[in-house]
Amino acid sequence: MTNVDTDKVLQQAERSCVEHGARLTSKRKHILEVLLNAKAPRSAYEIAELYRQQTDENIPVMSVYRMLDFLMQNSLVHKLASNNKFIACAHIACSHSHQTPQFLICDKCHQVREIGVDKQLIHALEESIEHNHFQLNSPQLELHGLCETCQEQR
Amino acid sequence: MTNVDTDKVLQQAERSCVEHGARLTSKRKHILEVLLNAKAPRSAYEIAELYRQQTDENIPVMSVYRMLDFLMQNSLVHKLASNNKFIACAHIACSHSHQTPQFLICDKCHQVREIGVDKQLIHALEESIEHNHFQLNSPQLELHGLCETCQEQR
DNA sequence: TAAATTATGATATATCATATCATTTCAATC
DNA sequence: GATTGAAATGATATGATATATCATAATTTA
Ligand SMILES: [Zn+2]
Ligand SMILES: [Zn+2]
Ligand SMILES: [Zn+2]
Ligand SMILES: [Zn+2]
Repeated sequence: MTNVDTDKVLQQAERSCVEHGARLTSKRKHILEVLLNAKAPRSAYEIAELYRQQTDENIPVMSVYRMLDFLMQNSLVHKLASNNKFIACAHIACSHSHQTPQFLICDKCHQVREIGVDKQLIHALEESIEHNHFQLNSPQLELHGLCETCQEQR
Repeated sequence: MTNVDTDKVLQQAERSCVEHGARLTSKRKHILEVLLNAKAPRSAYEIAELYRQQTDENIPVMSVYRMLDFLMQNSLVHKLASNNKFIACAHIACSHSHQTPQFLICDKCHQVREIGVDKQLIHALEESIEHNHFQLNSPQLELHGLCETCQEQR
């Protein structure tokens, strides 16, 4: 069920892991593949189910959580805090190092777009925060609304 | 255990509900009071437990969820999506109508500050989003980091 | 090969949230 | 003041998300 794009991304993921001395095992790779094939973010339990369907192999949800942790540590997967779901990074194939991700989440079709918010804007936000004597960690923004397609369907 | 401030806020909450034809029942008021007394956001289950401690009365968690829904609809309480906890609005006593709230969440002591991010900044963010042909719903930002006190303790 | 490390499995349990139906409370109308 | 309808709350069950812990398997290193 893999398409060329997915394969390319997986290859790049592998390279990136090798560079960092991280082991992208076949199971971890399959988890990433499930997310790459998914049209929208998935929960750990959904991922386990998709894994079963796509590989005919059972996988404990607990293992899924651990593998997701691994993938997140290596910036291959992100977690959306606002709905407790996981999504493959949209920038695996780009070689640039990963910034804090920003997400546009469609509340109708649930598709997510990982964007790069203007750096100056993020910087301005950080400055504004500093006025409150607050030290920002990593400003992952999760912005909810309607995607282009769903706007038109209204 | 109520202090003067809490009482004032509760009175204002009552006025605000009357204005909107919403019924701030005594139980709902107690839930709000629990959150006003709390030093940090609380989960629905924690709120139920605090309610028991502070009123010597049992309350089903399901009722807590419903009352929280009511309080949120009336902008008296906010939910933090990033940790599934609830917090009393910091602006109940101010009479101005409520904007989309923004939060600074300390990852060490868990205290939360509800801030007003510069309107121009939010506007710029919205414009930047529109370039992606995305229609923002309500940009509640939850920003994680370290509060002033916890920065010093490092 | 042996030992150490890392990855995965298995089981239990904690935590967060919703669905549904029953009962109580309250306010409006008669 | 009783009747009635709507809103609020209670009770029970269950679903959904997540972590803790100990056991086993695979891989790396010596
Ligand atoms: Zn990414
Ligand atoms: Zn959409
Ligand atoms: Zn508020
Ligand atoms: Zn702090």
